[in-house]
Amino acid sequence: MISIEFVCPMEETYRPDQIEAQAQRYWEEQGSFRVQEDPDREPYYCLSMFPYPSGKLHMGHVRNYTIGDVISRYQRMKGRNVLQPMGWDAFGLPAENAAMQNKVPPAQWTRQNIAYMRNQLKQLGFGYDWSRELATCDPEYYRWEQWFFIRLYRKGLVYRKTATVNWDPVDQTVLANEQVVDGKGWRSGAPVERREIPQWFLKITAYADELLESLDAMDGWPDQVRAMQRNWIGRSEGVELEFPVEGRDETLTVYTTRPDTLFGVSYMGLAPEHPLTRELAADNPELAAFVEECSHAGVAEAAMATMEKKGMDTGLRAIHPLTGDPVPIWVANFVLMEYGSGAIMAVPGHDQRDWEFASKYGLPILPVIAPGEDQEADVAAEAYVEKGVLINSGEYTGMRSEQAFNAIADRLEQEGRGRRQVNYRLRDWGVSRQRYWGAPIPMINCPSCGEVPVPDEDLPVLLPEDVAFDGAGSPIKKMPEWYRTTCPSCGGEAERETDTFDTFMESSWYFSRFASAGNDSAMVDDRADYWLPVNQYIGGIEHAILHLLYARFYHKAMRDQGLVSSDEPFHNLLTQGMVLKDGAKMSKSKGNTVDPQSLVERYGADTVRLFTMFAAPPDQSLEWSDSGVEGGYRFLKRLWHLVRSHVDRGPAPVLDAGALTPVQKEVRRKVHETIRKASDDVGRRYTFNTAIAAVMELVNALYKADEDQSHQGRAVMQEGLESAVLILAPIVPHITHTLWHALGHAQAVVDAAWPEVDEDALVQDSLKLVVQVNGKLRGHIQVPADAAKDAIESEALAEPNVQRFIDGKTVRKVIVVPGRLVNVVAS
RNA sequence: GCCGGGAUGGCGGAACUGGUAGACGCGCCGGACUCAAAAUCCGGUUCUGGCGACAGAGUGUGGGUUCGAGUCCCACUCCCGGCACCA
Repeated sequence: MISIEFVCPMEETYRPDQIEAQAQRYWEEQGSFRVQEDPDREPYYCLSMFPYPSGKLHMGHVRNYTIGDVISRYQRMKGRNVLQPMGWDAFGLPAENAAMQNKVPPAQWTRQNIAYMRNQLKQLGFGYDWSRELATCDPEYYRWEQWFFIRLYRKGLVYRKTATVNWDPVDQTVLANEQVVDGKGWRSGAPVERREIPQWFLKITAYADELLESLDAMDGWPDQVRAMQRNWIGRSEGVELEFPVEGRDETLTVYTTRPDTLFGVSYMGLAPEHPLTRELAADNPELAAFVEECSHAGVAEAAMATMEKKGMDTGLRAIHPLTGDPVPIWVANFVLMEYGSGAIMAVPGHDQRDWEFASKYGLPILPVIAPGEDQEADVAAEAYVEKGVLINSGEYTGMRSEQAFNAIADRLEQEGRGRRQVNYRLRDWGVSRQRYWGAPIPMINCPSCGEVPVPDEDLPVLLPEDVAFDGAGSPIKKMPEWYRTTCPSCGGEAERETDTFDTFMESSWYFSRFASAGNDSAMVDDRADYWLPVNQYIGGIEHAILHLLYARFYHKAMRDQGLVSSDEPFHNLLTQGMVLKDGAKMSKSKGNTVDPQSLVERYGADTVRLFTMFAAPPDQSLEWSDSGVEGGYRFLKRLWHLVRSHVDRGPAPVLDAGALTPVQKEVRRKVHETIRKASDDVGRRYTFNTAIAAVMELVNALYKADEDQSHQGRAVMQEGLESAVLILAPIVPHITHTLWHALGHAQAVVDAAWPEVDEDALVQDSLKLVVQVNGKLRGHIQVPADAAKDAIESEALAEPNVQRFIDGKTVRKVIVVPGRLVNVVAS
């Protein structure tokens, strides 16, 4: 039923600048997006990954936030109490770089950027609850992070150990991996060195099992992301065993997932930083030189994995735990000190990396696994890495790998020389950064008491913001007035930790803080449990592992502290693809960026939103196209003119579905087909591009129906236009705000309900079926919707073109797929 | 190197559960309107052959399963994301 409440005159031309300002003013004045916890309403928490305030929005942001806004506005139309917050991931390296370049303190630069970008977000019409806005560089935010770190410390989930960093010997500073270019410091150009320094770690590995197991039930996440996280955690079952070192009172502990290949060990590998390596290098200049050479490699895993494998024989030998044979001990540059024990047993016959190393240095390659019984093991060209049947393995020869795994593990355990062990590839989370622009780590180093947490009443440990920044090290490391303090425990002289937190710390819990906005006496409160877990989280695929894994861990740690009650923070995850221009990721260095600001000024926010939603489904990469934007603008103008020509003729009559002509019925069927498709595309599939395409088809059909000025023709038009406007409302909220009023509604479209499908409008009396002969399309037939299979078959066989192709052949089979096609198999 | 993903007309993409390949948009071609142009509207547009009805080929490459494969399986090529201090 259509009821006309009032008629709102429309401008002749579509003027986005005017109507967008109007709609935004309306939302602001009405407080449309300010939400409150209401136990009687179903909450929906829609969250887009908050941005780093780099200066101005880029297209990746626009895409991300449009997706989030479309989902939020759709859920609101479906009656949910929607929270969509926004804030700023405000600490990080770029502010320090900008500070050096422009001589502006990082805090000032960051806050200017936030002000500018907030305004841009408002111009794009995103429906955020700005009353919950936060910036992670605000002490009111990071004080709770410091507070929580101390809780974790007291629980034994924080510890200190040395870890490797990139050291720039000229700038005398630690470099991020990003700042190492071809093994050299980006500013100084000096070859980077590996250096070991003490750092703080969070014991994420204590949650490894839970982080892994929960993934199975997280069906709101893409399989792709879950697979990446599973591999990252890398649970493996293996054996830890000891190799005594010949002539020394010490053993090398190694971990292997393949104890069945133990008889194939032909050498041992030691990390260059291994204590035994260091000891030997002390009086072996050649080895010392090799270790020194290794210290110039980067610390990134990719660099480690692609570098040339090199090694050096130490001259020492280990004793094989089963055969008693001596095995040479080598130092190898690809053995990582930070992973496992820093030593490996090498089985070149059955591990490709060991094989390459052995081939290079002429070490024996012993086959000990054959693919099957009575089969040869060929390890001449490459390692055989599959499981199989043991050969050349003493009493274990002839066993299957699985059987041998257990037999050998049992024996090592009985003899006390090894034990079964579950291992993880996941390493503990190093949270120390030797940088200025981050949250200070709230610890104090006392010469007599050691490490002492800052007492709660002294939080936050404030980061001084008025600093001169020259890039050669963090300013707070040179401010004794800041780091000199007294020990909370003994009252003696002590020093503050001058390292700051990894910025992943801030982004690991901001979503909980949005739900408890403004609380100055607690990190989070009851409101968090009303909103959490986040119903829909949206962000770039590049965050698939680190950010999302850290946030999951942090959330579980907060749960165990009694702060939240959910096990996982993000129920559904949408990972959006990149925005490309000319096939490459947009970047300043490539000079292929598109500035959203100038596009908004030229076409309006709706056009920019429409194009980014139309050009590709959210999880695929999006190729930018200026003429595609133009096309989006053209469509909005087309919609505007159709609505205008309709409303100019006055209010539409009431629809009487029983009184329609066949043509009107067909138009109305299109209207409800569109509602059905768009509801599925927007509500379930998140393929906004196909929903928009469906509305474009509808608008094209309505243009053709515009000649029909009969009463029922106009009533169908009214229904069609209202449906198009409602479906588009989440995507282009400004133009639909105006059009909805123009179509006679007093209520704003932002508060309207999503349209419903009228099933009766979808009914068809006859269907068009495809007819194939041997799988090739040969014709079409029109059959009654309730036609029997036999009738369809004979109709299909009678089709003239089908006759041509089965002439002289025998029909072997006729396959009828109801409602779709008929395939005649003839030969 | 390891892990994950992708490849469809001139371009972005559609085809959701194995059932009409190319929806929708861009671009291009033609027409209408106009003194003219822009804007707008209407029509055409995978390639090859044919006036046409139609026919043949066709979804990165090579094989396979099936009545039927863009979709499933095997092997490969190229491109993209992540690899723990970019965020």
